Amino acid sequence: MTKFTEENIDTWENTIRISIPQLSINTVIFRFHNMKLQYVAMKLVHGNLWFIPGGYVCQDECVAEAARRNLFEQTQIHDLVLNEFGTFGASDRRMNAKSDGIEQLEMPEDVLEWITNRFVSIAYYSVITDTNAPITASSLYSDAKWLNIEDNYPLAMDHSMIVAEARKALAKDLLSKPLLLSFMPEEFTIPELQKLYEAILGRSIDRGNFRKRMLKSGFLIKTGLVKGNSRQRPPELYHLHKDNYINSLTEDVKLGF
Amino acid sequence: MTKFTEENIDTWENTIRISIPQLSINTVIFRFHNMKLQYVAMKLVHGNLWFIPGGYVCQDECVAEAARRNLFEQTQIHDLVLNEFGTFGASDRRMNAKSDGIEQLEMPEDVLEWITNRFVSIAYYSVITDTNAPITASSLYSDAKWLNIEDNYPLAMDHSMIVAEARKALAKDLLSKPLLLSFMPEEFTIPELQKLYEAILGRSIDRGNFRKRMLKSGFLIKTGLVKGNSRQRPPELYHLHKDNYINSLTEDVKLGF
DNA sequence: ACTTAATTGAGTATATTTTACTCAAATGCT
DNA sequence: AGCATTTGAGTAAAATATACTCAATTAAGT
Repeated sequence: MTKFTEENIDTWENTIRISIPQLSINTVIFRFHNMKLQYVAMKLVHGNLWFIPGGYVCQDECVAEAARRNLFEQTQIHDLVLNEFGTFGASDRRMNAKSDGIEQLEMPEDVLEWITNRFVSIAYYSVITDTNAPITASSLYSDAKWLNIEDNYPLAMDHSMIVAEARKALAKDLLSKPLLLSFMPEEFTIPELQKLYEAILGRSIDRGNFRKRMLKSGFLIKTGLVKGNSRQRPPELYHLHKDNYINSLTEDVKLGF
Repeated sequence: MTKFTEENIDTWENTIRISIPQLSINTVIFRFHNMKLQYVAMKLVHGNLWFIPGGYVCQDECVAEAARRNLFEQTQIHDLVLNEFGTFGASDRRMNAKSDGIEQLEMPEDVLEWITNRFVSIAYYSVITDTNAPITASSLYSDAKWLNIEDNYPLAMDHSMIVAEARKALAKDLLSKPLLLSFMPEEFTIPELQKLYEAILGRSIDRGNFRKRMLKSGFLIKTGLVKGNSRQRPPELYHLHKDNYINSLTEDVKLGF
């Protein structure tokens, strides 16, 4: 959506009427693609900075619902992992009408004032399986893109911090939340799985020990097939045993006694 | 503060003028007292339910600052651990004028309407050392009390859930945040320390292994004194070696490879 | 058909940590 | 002095983590 039609204006007038003011949602949408951890970002039509998806909370809607609705609008997917990981509430946390390129959208004064106010944002992360399914940009924005998390794109506002915190939350949740169900495709290899862990943790892992640990945990089932793609020994394909995987997750941190 | 004087009204009129609407802070204030984990709660003058401390965020104030200000008003202590652990945003999350006993406070209509609106609350927990320092109740409320977390007091709104989540957050943060600096007095014994861990984790710990682990971590320094209070072998007193303790904390979760 | 480069699958040996115990030491009370 | 109770110290076995080695498998090159 790049131009403000009358319909858009009506939609926005309606949004600011039914939403809680000064409170927003932001969601870091992750996927694992080509051995890289990626997240969704988009640009304002006239802007240079990247924004992660966001939205507002309706008066009659709980915050988690709002996050889910927002996520559905962008992915068309219903059943997604959605985890809250923090609040971003700096006193000067607002969109900049000039530098962010909002001014040039020529929106009505009341809408402009509403959306450029100071906002406290509740941050979620979400994980989707690597597919070709298109990601829809939020209104205001041009097309959404997948950015590699290791590349440092210029993000707007505090969105760099939000993405960094989301990655930390991913790492913390790796043993307690069923992230693999969303991250991995139906069939995958252990080396691919290791690359995901390494991308999330930001460090390398011993190959043999990783394999041993994963196989011992009991949620990897051999398909009997191999992934023949290169001139090396082809890795074996596995799929997740969902129940065993869920059961292997643990709420409590290891304390050592 | 139990009656609405003119000064109170002015204060409240001012609060709703300068604060972000529909956004609140709640803080679970913990201490370890008589071998029990306790938290601060207070009652409305005409109410039967307990409330944990809360407050609002000024327009020109970041959320963390607001939590800190709010906490200072109640404890008169500046340098406190303050950790955000979640957002509570149910769509029907509001004070009930009748059952919570707000109506009987006879506050101005606009103030009543403001504070009984739907609020999204950002939750923090905080830890203070066990002392005799008085806790001041927020305005609206009568005196603040320390409640044992294991006793199930009737809490207002979703405050039971907030307290439960705070305790989970405590457990998660036990190895990564310097909670002992706030929880423990200058001198303490290892059995006392174990009781704190058990209260936070909600399970018992093997005595010998706990002692071994704590001593090996290197942040417990013998004072040479013992705590002679009963007809058993008196436990030795220790104090925290702050640097060693801070260094022993770790950001990353144990993954096993 | 054999060699080579690259990577996977499997395994081993050692060090470290966790877990489940035992037992002597210290205290106040009888 | 004997008793009940809890602390301090330690040990042995089990489980886990860490650092490796080496054969197996594939496609490309010769």
